[in-house]
Amino acid sequence: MKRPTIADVAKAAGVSKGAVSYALNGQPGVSDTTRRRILAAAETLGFRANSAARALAGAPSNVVGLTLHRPAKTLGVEPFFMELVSGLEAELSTHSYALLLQMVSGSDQEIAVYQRWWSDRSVDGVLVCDVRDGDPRIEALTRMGLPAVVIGPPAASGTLASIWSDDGVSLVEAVEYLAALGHRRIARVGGLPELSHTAIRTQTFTRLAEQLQLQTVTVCTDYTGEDGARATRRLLSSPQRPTALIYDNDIMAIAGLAVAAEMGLTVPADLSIIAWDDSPICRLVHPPLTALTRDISAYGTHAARLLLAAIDGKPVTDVHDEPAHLSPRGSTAAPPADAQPSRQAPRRRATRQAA
Amino acid sequence: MKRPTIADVAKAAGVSKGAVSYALNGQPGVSDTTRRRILAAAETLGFRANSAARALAGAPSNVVGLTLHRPAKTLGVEPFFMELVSGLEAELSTHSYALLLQMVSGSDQEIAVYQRWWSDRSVDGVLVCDVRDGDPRIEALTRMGLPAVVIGPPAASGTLASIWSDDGVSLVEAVEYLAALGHRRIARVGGLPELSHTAIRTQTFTRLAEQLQLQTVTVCTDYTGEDGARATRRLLSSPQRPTALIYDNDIMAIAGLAVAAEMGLTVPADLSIIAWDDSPICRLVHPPLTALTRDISAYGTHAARLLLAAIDGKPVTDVHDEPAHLSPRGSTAAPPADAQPSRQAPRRRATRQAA
DNA sequence: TCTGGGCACTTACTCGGTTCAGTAAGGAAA
DNA sequence: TTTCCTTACTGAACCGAGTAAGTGCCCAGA
Repeated sequence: MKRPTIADVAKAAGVSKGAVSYALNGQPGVSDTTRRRILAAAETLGFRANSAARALAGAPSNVVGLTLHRPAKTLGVEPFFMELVSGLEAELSTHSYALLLQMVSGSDQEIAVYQRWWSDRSVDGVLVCDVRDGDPRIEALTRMGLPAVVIGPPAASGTLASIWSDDGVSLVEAVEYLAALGHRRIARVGGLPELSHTAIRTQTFTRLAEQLQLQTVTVCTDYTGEDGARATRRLLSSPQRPTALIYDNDIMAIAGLAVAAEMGLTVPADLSIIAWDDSPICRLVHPPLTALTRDISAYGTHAARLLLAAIDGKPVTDVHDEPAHLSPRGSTAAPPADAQPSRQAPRRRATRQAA
Repeated sequence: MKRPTIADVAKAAGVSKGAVSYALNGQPGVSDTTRRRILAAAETLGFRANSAARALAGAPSNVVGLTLHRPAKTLGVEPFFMELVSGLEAELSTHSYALLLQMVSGSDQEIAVYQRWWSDRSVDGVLVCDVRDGDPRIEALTRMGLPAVVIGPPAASGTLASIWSDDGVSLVEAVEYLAALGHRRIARVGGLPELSHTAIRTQTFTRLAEQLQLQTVTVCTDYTGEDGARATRRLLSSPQRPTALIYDNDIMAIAGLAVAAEMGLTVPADLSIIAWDDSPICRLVHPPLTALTRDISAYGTHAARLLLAAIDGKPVTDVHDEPAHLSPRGSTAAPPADAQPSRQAPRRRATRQAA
């Protein structure tokens, strides 16, 4: 009825608790024949070590933690995280590691969670998402000595190992594609401006504008479809209406598609749209969205692999994953021949930042 | 540097470890003045009980578990689960409970996870989703004595408490709305046929068809957009093409919208579409989708509340949450005046079940 | 023959809580 | 005053693992 303990295995194998512990953990101190006998006894009894007891004794917990800071509203729609999680799980489960997920509402709380986890030894390491410049979590984790891997640009990850796909390269690919189609006025609907990867995208975009002699503008949002729609409306109402829009996630791109239709613009004839990240929905809308595709699940798998190495104490370095590549679909085409300032009721000019 | 233990608090307050434990857990055995002194000492030291030690000593873990069985691919796009989780978290966190999430690949594995959790005392209770008729998990949980709440129809939950919103009522509302608009040929793109709530929807739909003298058909899918698109194509290619489609989730409805456009049908003029569940995306597509709206987050909150009561040993009964109600939007209208058999290339008739 | 060393295993203590049994002090009843 | 009970606390066992230190044994070498 009750679950067998290490003492039961010891009795069954005719040895002491200590011997069982050594045998099960593959440590020296027992002969091969005894080890086999112990393992057999453990097997027949269906023994599985009690995780609380292991944690208390300071053994690794075989759990890695992930905290999510974004508002629940965003998470509900963002395919990114669930795909990342499924990739993480894939790698972790093959190593008998579990993933502990915790929603938080701020950096302070997040650091407190890390501290509790680490002093409880309820996780062996953590994954860090959505880094900002000068993110306090990086320093806190380094100080604690909690193994961690940053999913984000290495520049912002301090001495922690990081994994990331170069957003700059991807943005160049998207913009050069639009420029080759003949677009000269390109706007970008960006994500949260304080996130490091948003900053990198914005910088690259600005630099490209100079190089390619484009008129560009970036508007920042909170990643929700509503905010993406608002930003789109403002951009499309500006006197020098852009002929192409690049969105920092796919949800906003879909929202933008709807706004275009609502304003009587045909995609791609009047307006080209590119989505960053390519969930199945991008292929389902009409027209299907040209998107920057990356294998988020694989990204998660690689992140997990890196973290497990760090937990093992192996030397780890920053890893560059494959950058997102453009999947051209029906939402992009050459700009309209008469790409002139819009005739619509002019509103105030879009600014570089927005709520 | 090191985290304070109960012994440190005891020393600071000048009492024994036992007294501290009683004081912190609100148990009798210490005077009010001593209790206050102990609490103050714990506060200044920043004491937080080590969860592994508590679990080992058999104390409640203040964690509830949730296993998810659906393929990762589905989870990545399904807003339902993330919304449910955010609602769960909202209630749990106010009671200092955490949520342990585990992806599984089958009922057997799921039951094994429950067993490990319960004998480890790493959860105090679990939430059960996606019940099937004769679901082995129900019996296993009952036998184990692990507190559990079923998120699903009470008919399938055995003696376990359940929470659910009556899908039958909602389906009636949707179908009567379509019938009132004049639709006579209505098809439904359902979810996984083995899930109990799918069965209930299908039964209700069939019954309604008789009552209202409608021509109906249900096609089952795996909830993915791809499968929804496939089902839509088949239904719209049938000789007696339906004039309205009801989808069991919003992802498939959006996919259906794209298929309609691809086949040259205008929504809602040629075809009406209703989505079950109403994530923000439904409002973002064009036309915005008429949807069966329910507050999934609140649903989660109520489920958590019920489970906490069950864990407390309070008597719990099945709870009926508010059913989903129709939010009419732009994707539904009266059927075309010439609602005749389609002139398109006839294919084989849609069957009741599909891959 | 005695010593030393290594192997194989046991013993005992540790982690940080909970909880039961025991005890001293104080008050009320006999 | 003695007895008994309650209150308020202490001490120690216990949960189930890990692990350092200790023990006995066998064998090799002097």
